[in-house]
Amino acid sequence: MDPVAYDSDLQRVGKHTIRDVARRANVSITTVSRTLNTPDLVEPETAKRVWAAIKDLRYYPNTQARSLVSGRSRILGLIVSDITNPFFPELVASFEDSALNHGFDVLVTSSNYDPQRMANSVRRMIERNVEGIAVMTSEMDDHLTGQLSSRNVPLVFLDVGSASDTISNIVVDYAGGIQQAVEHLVSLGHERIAFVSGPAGLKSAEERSSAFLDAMARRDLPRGETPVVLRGDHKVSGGVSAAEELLQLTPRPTAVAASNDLTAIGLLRAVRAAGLSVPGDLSVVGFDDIWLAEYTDPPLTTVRLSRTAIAEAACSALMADLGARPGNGNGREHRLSTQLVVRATTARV
Amino acid sequence: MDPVAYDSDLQRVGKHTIRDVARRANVSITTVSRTLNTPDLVEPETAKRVWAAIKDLRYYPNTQARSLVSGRSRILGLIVSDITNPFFPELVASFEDSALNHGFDVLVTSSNYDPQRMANSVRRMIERNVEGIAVMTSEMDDHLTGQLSSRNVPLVFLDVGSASDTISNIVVDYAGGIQQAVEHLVSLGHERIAFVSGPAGLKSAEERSSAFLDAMARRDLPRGETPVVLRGDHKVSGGVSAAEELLQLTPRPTAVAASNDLTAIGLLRAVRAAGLSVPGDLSVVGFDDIWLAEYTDPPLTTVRLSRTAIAEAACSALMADLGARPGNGNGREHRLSTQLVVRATTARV
DNA sequence: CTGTTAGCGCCTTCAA
DNA sequence: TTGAAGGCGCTAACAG
Repeated sequence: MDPVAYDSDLQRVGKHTIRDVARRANVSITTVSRTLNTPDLVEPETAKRVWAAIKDLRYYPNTQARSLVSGRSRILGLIVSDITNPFFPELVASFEDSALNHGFDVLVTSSNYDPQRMANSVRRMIERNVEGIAVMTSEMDDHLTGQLSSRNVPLVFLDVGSASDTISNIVVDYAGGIQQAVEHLVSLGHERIAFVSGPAGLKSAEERSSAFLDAMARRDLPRGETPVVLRGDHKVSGGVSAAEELLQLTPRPTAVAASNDLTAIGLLRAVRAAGLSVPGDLSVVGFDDIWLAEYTDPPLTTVRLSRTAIAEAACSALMADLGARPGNGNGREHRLSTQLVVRATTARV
Repeated sequence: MDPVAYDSDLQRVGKHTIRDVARRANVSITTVSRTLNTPDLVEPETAKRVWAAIKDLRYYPNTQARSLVSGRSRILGLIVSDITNPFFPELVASFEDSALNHGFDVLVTSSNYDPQRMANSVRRMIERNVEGIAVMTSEMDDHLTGQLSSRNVPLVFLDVGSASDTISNIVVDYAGGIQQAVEHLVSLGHERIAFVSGPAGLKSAEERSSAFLDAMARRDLPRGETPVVLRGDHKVSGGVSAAEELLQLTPRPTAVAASNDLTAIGLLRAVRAAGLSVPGDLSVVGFDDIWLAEYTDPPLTTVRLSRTAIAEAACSALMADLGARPGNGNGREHRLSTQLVVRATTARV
């Protein structure tokens, strides 16, 4: 045993165990444990002595030991694609807040769009015995999902996957959001509306694309025209290239909706670079309402998808599925709607 | 013992222990442990059997138990002010990468500029037995620091604190960075240069402020003039208000340096709102080079402070101080320099 | 109300 | 090269 641990100079002393506290308070370790976990079961006077010892020794319970015996790690996993993507920091922050409120710590990892890295994250989370994982990215493959659910680790996905026993799913109403955007433009008199999509293969992006086509189909288009959809990549650069294509079109669209805000920002930039003005020559609508949208020039009209709401929904889904046994019909879908935020990149034709 | 754990349908089976593996491979648990930790000490043939069992059972070692016995959690703590502040996500990502390379997981928390919350973070980290903490915020008070270092938890700070046994410090050369900014402006012919500072009490911000005054003092100012310093808050809004003040000044400065990029962005916005142009009427330099700087309009000239470098320095400092015992003269200062990044918000007078 | 005892899953002497 | 046994710090029966 490390002699330092029993140094009499308490200021300098490092880690103490429940046993040290017990000794100092003249009680058994059980009593110490109980004053910590089930205070009602212990005589107030005794408890007081215990607390004094705890304070004197600067005792902190060892979570590892606690977890080992209780089988509960009180850790939640959170996997995002890339934390430097402005969509995620707020999500991470809110998720941590929610988890904290439930007494959980959070292990955050970025998949960086790399399945290998993703698998590695999952392995580490299993080894750490996380009690649930929020998968806010689409790199998750079925193999991993199966692995996790066979271990009864509750999972919650964003947009992908389908709810089952211990798998919940957060379903964003992209169709509704895109429709809000399109209707807003239509209400301003726009008819030739283009769309800049996200990367191919990203389910949520493809949903937005087809939602756009649907929304447009419900409008009376100018005779013989079909709506233009350009491919973006959900990054600024994709918006820039899309704008360059867009401005070549004749007749040129009078408005464009983007699959996310970064794309819209690229659009703004390229349009201005071409010597045109937003919304004078072209109206632009984004999607997500990232923090930055408020500070573009002009401030971006967009469709808000609340990261706070996503995070909270994810956390409660996990909490709900926590003690779930297979077959109990846990796992649920949580639907999230969007709100149009009108700022200054849209105007009458 | 949970019967499910011994279900013969391995696909559905959840958690297994080292004991299950041992049984299945017909060896003792010691041998299993050894094939995992010290493979050289085990007969290749035996090891093969063990690995097969591990795979069959989808066995994952339990980190809690491992930590408990080894006394090493393989977790690093990272405390940032506010992860939604664009300065931090990159830092977090890089820190996680570095930690991962050293076999550590990371517990990230945001202090949200709240000392109470900070203390709570620290407590959780102690309870989880983190092996080191990177404190990338200034909410840390001496009491917490003392607590941690008396437990021999290596600490690394950004800008604050002074190196000691198990405390390292990352020292950014703000003076050099600000000087780069000022010299750049001077080289473009600017003489009336203003500065928008950060929040009062933030050491790194105050350093930048005084560095600005120093740099200006070294220049020949127009007769009888002293450089203007306005107070900002390191947020966009602070830049906006500062710009409003700034534009009232007579004679009006021809250039302004900001204490960080968000401030500069606020400046850009307000100047444009006032009908003036950047850099035509006013040159602007930022500080940090956040991701966004490249996408402002016009793209922001700024001083780059690499978050990757900070994160890597922080992680290696922690690694270096890991096994440190008091008095061994560990803990070091790591100096970081900055680079001027010239974009389009600065021009000749 | 309090204490004794038996593990949680794993690593690590010590023996064989 | 392998195994048996003890213990990491803590909680949870079970007795008193």
